Amino acid sequence: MPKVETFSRNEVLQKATEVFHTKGYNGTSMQDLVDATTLNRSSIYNSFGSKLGMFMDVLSYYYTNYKNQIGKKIVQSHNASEMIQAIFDIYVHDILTDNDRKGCLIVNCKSEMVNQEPIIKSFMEQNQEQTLAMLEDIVHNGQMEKIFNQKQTPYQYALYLYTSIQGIRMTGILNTNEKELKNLIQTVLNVLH
Amino acid sequence: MPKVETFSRNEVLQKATEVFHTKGYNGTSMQDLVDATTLNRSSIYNSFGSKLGMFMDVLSYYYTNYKNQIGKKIVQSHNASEMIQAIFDIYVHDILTDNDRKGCLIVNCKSEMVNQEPIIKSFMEQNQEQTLAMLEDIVHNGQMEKIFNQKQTPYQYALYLYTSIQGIRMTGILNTNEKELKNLIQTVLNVLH
DNA sequence: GTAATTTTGAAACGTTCATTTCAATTAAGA
DNA sequence: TCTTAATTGAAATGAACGTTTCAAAATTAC
Repeated sequence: MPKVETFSRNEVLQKATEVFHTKGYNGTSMQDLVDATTLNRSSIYNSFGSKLGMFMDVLSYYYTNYKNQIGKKIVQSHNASEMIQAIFDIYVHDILTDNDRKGCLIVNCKSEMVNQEPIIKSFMEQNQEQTLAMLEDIVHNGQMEKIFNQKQTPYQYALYLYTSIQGIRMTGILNTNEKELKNLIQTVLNVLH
Repeated sequence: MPKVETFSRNEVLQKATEVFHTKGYNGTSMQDLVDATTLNRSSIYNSFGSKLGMFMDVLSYYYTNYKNQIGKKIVQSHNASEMIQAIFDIYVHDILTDNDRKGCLIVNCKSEMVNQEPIIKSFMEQNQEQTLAMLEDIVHNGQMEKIFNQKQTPYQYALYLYTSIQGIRMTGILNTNEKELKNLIQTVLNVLH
C-alpha cells in the first residue's frame, strides 16, 4: 500500500488562507503558497489541483469557520435580537483584531473575482443565498415574537442586514474605532425595533 | 520646440479605467492597457510613469466623475432629504447599468490594495474623509431643518450612510433587482427620519 | 524484506510580467 | 529649413508566473 498524505490539511489551509487573505487571489503567487505552507510545489498540485482549486478550498475553509462561529453564538442566544447582535459582534471582533487591514476574504474575493471566474460567482451566489436564508429566518422569528417590527418582509430585512454586514466589512478596513463601529451597528439594528 | 502629446488624455484614461475596473489592478497587465488604449508601451510609461502611476490617475479620474455627478444632483436638490436620495440614486443607476458585475472601482480597489500599497491607503483615507465630510454636512443641514431626527450626531449618521453605500455597492454585484434595491435604500434612509 | 504506490524535491516548461532601451519619426519654434 | 525635443515602434530585458515532469525517497501491506 502507498505512502499516505503526511501533512495536516487544515494546517495547510490555514497557512494558505493567511496568504490569500493578505494578498488577494491575483496578488498571491504559487511561490508564496509554497513558502507559507512549507509544502512542496508538487504536493500542492497533487492535493489541490491548481491555484484556483486551492483557493476554492481556502474559501470554503474560511466560510465554514464563520458558519461554525455563528452557529455557536445562535444556540447561546435567547431571542432573535440577541442572535443578530451576536452575529454583528463577530464581525466587529474580527475588524478590531485585523491589524493589517485585510478586510473580509469573502467580500474581497467577491469584488475581485465574481466577474472573472464563474466558479467564484457560483460560490458567492450560494454564500449570499445561505446568509440571506439564515438572516431571514431570524428576522421572521423576531417578528413573530414581536421583538422586531413588521414594516418590511423578513427577506427585505435580511437583504438590509446582509448589505450592512458587507458595508461594515468595507468600512472596517480603514476605520477601526470600536466606539464608532458599535454605535454604527446599533444604528443599523435599531431599524428592526 | 518639441512635438506635443497627440492623444487625448481623457480618452486614454477612460479606456484604462474600463480595463482596471473589469480586471482589477493585479489582474490587469501592461499588455491589456496597451491593447485597450492603442497607445504604445513607451508612451504609457512616458505619460504615466508606471502601471501604478496610471492606476492612480485612473482612480482620480473615476472619483472625479462621481464627485461631478453628485455635485450636479446636490445643486438641483431642494433639501437634505432629496440630496441623500439623489446620491443613492446615482449608485443604484450604476448598479443597474453595470451589466458585467464589476462593482465599484473604488470599493474594489480598497479591498484589493489598501493593505498592500501605502499610496492607495492614503487615497482611500482621503476618499473616506471627503465622503464623510460631504454626508455629515448634508445630515447636519437636514437636522437643522428638522427633516432628519437627532438621535445620532451628523458624523455618526454620515458613517452609517457611507457604510451603507459600500454595502449596497457590494450587494449590487450579484443582486440587480431594481425593486429590492430601491426598497433597500428606503430602509436605509428611513433611519434618518 | 519486498512490492506497491504516493509524496517529495528540484529542475525545467513555455508564457507572461513590468519595465527599459534606442533608433526612427514627428512636429513645433527659430 | 533647420534645430530641438518629445513621441513612437519594436525589440529586448531579466524576473516571475502557473504548471509539468520525473527520478528519488518514503511508507504501508504483505
